[in-house]
Amino acid sequence: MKEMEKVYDPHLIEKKWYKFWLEKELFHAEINPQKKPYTIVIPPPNVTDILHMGHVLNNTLQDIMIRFKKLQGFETLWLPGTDHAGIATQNVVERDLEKQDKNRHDLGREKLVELIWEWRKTKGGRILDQLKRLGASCDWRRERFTMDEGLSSAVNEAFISLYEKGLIYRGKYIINWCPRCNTALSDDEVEHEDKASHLWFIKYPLKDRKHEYITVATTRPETMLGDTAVAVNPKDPRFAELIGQTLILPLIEREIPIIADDFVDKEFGTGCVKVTPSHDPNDFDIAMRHDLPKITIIDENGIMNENAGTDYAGMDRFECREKVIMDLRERKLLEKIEDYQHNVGHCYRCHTVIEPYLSNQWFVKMKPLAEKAMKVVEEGKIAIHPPRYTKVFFNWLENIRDWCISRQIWWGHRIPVYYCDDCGQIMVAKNEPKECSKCGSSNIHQDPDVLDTWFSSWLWPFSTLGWPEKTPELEYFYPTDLLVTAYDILFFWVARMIMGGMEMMDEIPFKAVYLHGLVLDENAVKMSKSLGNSPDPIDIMEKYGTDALRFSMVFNTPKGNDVIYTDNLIETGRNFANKIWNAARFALTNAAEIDGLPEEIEELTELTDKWILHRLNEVTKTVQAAYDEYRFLDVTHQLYEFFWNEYCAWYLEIIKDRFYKSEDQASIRMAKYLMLKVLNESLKMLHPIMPFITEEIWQRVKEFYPFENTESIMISDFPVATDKDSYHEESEQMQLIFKMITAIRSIRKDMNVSPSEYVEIVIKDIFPARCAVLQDNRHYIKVMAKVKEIYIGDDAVKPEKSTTTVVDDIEIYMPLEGIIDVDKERDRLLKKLSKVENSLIKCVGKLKNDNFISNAPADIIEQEKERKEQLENTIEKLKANISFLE
RNA sequence: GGGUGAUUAGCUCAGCUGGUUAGAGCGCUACGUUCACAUCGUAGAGGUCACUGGUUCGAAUCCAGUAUCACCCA
Repeated sequence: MKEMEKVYDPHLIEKKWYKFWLEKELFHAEINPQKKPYTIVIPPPNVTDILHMGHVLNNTLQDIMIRFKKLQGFETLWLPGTDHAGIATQNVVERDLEKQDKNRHDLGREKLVELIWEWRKTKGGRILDQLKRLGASCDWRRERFTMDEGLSSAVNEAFISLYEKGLIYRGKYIINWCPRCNTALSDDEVEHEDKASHLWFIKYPLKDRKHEYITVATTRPETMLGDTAVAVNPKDPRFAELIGQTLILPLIEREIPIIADDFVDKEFGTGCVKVTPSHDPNDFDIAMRHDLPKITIIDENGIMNENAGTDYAGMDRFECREKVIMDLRERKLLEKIEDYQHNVGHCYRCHTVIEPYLSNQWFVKMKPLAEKAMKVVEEGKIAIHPPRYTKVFFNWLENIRDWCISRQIWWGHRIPVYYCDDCGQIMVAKNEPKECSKCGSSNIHQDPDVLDTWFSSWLWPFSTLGWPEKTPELEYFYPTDLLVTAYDILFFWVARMIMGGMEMMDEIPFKAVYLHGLVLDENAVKMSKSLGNSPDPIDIMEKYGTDALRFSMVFNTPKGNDVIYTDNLIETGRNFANKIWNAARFALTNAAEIDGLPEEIEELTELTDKWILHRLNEVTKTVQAAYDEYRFLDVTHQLYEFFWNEYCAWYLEIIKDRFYKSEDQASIRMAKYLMLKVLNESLKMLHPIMPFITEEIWQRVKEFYPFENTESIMISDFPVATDKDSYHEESEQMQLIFKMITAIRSIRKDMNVSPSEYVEIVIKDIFPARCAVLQDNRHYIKVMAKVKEIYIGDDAVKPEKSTTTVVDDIEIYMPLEGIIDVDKERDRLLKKLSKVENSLIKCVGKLKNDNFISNAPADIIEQEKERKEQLENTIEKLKANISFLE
């Protein structure tokens, strides 16, 4: 066997095994009718992305499920890829252009798109290589990109079919406009932020009553230049007689009417609302109802245009606000200013303040799609984990609004709509028509806009498998099994994929959704590029190892909740990896020195062997269930506890005695067999979480444990627990022995007995059966508690000058060489006594309660009675020993 | 304004369908360099489970309300 270093060093090992897995094509999935498929499509990162902690969590969880299912014998496909991220990617390349003092218009559309493809080829998709570093078992041969030919064709197909069903329409509406990106955004691409601002109260004079005016309150005074009315609530008696009157809009001196509309909230501000149809969605709706003119005063760059009047045209919108306020004040038309908190929308890509903007855009009608999506979740066809997000999902879908899908950028899927320049005919088609379908003209141009990137993402689960072609892959792998993503894109993506799947495939896109939390920094602030509070995961992997990172993330991530990252969190994983390494080092070294393994488990003689087998079976059961239910935190905690505190701390320690001192070869072989069995099965259960170290050790275990015949742990088999409750009783007996050992160690410590010194122990237990168990297994106590002589019996007598402890109702005496500190001893026992007495009071209280006796289940009452007896015995013994000290 | 959640040890969090002596990791204290591991071992300290009511024989767990915080939507 190759020598194992004293400390686990992940560096070489990780690269070696990833290469090995790739070479053996273990990540590749093929259509295999013999096996059941298990499919996950990756949430495609942006081509511009580099790996951050959120990706680490997200992809670790996916890899865990894929590896777990692979171990269970499924044909697993984890389909990777990236998304073209329209705005973000174009931004990156445009910034490069800026450095050369150029803009996209200098280049023109074709050149720019060419340049972006070039960027994508050379610099894009770096994150996929970083995922390899993380150990991701993606089928790289099936990598997809949302701008691939196939996926582009899927986008066209989807657009056309929705258009033909009447679910896509074009119209002039107020949309969210980013003046910096120069494009429309959908509602959920806008991030709202509470900002301290003001409410400005502005006087609008009445035309026919000199010196009379009404006051409106606004958060955006500059938009008054585009006002075309003032609205009041029809039920508001204060203004009833003013309805129909005409106002003179200050600064612009335009005549505008006072109208009545139910939308107006009587309580807000003055109860009079200025109406700016071109720059506010609510005002737009009012204008539609009252047929008001719509005057656009801000252009697509956020600059005031000629409609704003000569004083303001050409000014930036925020600069203009200042001037409008100044001018109003000068004319004594500014009544007052109040502090006001309001929610300002920002572009999620560049954080510029969004401008509600009136323009021609394409929309998807969402109501009919949302209904289908709600139905499949309602019926349980798609399970959302954790389930509480189901409510959030419904709440959003019930209030859904139409989806603006056109973007005024060049990088993306161009809208498959063509216009006839002569007759205005609109044609929707996969390829550019030669002539107008109405007038036959050949003067045709395509819509210049591209589609929202999410318009291709929502097709991802099936477009990546070949749709709209009817491919065998689609037939075999679809619907996918699980989607893993952070809860923050539940609406952006998850909900839309369900709609897309139902609409295009008439089938759910995945059977389950697992939503995890976000990664926060040590101050519980969301990590972000702009704050610079996100460590580079590659550095962490470099420093601690990939398995350590993966394990620690999962070990500390509550289901569906956020995880707070600190470096010392990763130490847990690193230390655990080292523990596994060293346990293996011990096991393999000892395995090498002993000849032969038993063929199978023969009759077990050692209690500790029965115990560890029982525990292994129990842990296998709970771990498997935890994986099945996506309780990854439980998986890691169970395995950590079992491996460290049971296998290493007890089992390995106990069998050392057999290895070094026993003459019984059969017993030694059995210990060796079990030592390797538990190690082997632990490795398999840990493999989905810590793929590298488990592979490295498993390959070594294989040499001694000839029951494995695959070339990688990845494709071995997940341990199977038996249902029969074997060795349950023996396991309880072993627990008692452990308790005795711990108690002895504890009094040794209390009495300052040197750790290397062997002591004598006398144990008095009046129950014959239990006493026999202690008798039969005294060798464990001797070895583990450093005991040279031990007497166990119901006739045991407390030796002179000895210290005492009572465990359950068993007395343990430890004779001491010197003089006992009587006071200290008494304090110790009194403290213990008071604890036990308190427990007894509670216990007796319950049993005295008639209601308890008549209502509680029999086994609970029985349990309580037994407990009472034991507590009483314990108290009696403690008291006797205390009085002995008097 | 609407919605969803959180409040358990110094810190970060487990605790599933009500019955435990309420757990873990990190941190802390004491002791220990024994032949797998000091990225370790052994022992230990530390909690009126936010608050107030209710349901129940029995509540950290179920219900209602209060307070504080967080996130999402408008």
